[in-house]
Amino acid sequence: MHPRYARIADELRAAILGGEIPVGTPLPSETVLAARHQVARGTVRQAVAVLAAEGLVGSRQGARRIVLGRERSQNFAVLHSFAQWARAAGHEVTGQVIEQRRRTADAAEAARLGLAVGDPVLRVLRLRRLDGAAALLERTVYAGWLAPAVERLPADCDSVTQALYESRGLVFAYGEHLIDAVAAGSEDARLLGVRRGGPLLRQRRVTTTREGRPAEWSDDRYRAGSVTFAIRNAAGALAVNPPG
Amino acid sequence: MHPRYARIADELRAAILGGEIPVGTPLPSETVLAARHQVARGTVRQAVAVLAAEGLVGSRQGARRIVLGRERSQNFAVLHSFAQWARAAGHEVTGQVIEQRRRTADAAEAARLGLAVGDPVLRVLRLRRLDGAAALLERTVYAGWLAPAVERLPADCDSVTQALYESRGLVFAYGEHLIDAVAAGSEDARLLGVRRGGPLLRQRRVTTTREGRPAEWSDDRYRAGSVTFAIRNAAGALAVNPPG
DNA sequence: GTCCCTAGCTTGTTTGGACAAGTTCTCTGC
DNA sequence: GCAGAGAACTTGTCCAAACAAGCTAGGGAC
Repeated sequence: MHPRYARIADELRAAILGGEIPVGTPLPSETVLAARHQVARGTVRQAVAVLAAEGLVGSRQGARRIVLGRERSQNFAVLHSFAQWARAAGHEVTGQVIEQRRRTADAAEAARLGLAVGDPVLRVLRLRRLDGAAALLERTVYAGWLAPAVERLPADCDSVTQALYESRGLVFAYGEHLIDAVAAGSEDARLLGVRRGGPLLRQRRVTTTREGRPAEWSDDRYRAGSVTFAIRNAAGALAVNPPG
Repeated sequence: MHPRYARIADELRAAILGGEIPVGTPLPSETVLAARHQVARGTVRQAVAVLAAEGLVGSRQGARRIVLGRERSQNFAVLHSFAQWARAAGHEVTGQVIEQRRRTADAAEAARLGLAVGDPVLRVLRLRRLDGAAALLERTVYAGWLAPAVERLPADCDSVTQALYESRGLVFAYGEHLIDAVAAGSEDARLLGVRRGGPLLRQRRVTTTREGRPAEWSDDRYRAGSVTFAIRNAAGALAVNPPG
């Protein structure tokens, strides 16, 4: 069973998304919500903190909380798994490994993955399609301890994240992401079907397990127009999601 | 005076950034920290929640918290003010208004700013330089009620956000940001000094006051290579900052 | 009618306690 | 030596209460 505050948050979120509490109007006060749900005020505060982190409501000391938006943020899942985001958004995702081989870590890879130079790693080049159209080129380096599990995956595996969770119970819990724009190189242009020198959205990321162990380092390039990152921030609390 | 939990968070952050608690090692337990700082456990939990939102530490029920990184996230300020971020990062920022005129809101602008079609707005085209080099082209639409304050600003105002805060006490508290890559149009190319069709990082944003009133809607285009967005996420809590 | 000021409301901070749920490590039995 | 059962520890959830700090509306003075 979900904890109490999560259920209260769900109920409030549904009310906001459903338009029962319109954008710009104040939420009921914490005291009122606490009485209505028969809980302590602290529990209500946990619930609204969730909504604030999603960017749905804002708050100022002394005044009632205000509804800021009507779009749900999927939080973080997005940045960890392209496939899981795309499916949730109703798109069809396919993937194809183009190249895969073991190597030893160079200085940059070792630093990113917390390894020593020369430690074994697995490099994978993967092309992903969104509704049939080439959308994303992933150049991923997996830490050596992950290599066997990744190599066992089929070449057309749609969701690596999900496959690793199911086969090894592995969860990519934390991540650091660098986002910028770059010109398409010749390989990028050929595989993504764009002009060389044209715009690509680049996301470089390091993903870490729940234990804090770096698992993968990746350079992902999205064809312009295929994906948009959405970030909502509410004075300290942030949420991320890519809308259609 | 900062609240108690903020001071504890500052102290822990300094210890992490200074390397006293190395990456990958566990934080002291909440009970230990509470005893050390002579506060209740709840206060310590608020402090570590701050660090978790910054992406510095992770947590799993039952196990001690783990230090994930050593880079500070500046949270949200970044997304609200280019000038304030750049100055904090040690860069010199200049700005120049290229075009500025009053208009009436079209359908798209009205929807973004919560206005009616035909309501007055102020459109501004602004070029910003980072250490002397053209870095960012801003196409901003201000809601009518903000127009007089914006028009009073000098054409070479470096930080609009700060100027509006000082002159009107206005704070841009909440924001929604869409980030993608686009090809430079002819005006983009000319003003930013890049090739037409070359890559630009685009950030479209709506900024809102503390009261939840939309204040500005902007299409910002960064020259590729001038800026990188950094996002760190820790299973639900997120932070954003653009590093050098 | 307008301006100011206060009373009441609302969120922010903190305490101290209790139990639940998950992890880690030790110690025992094989 | 190794695996499994616990014990001890750690984070997660929840409660009830109190005071601080900031906002808002209404009433009184002018």
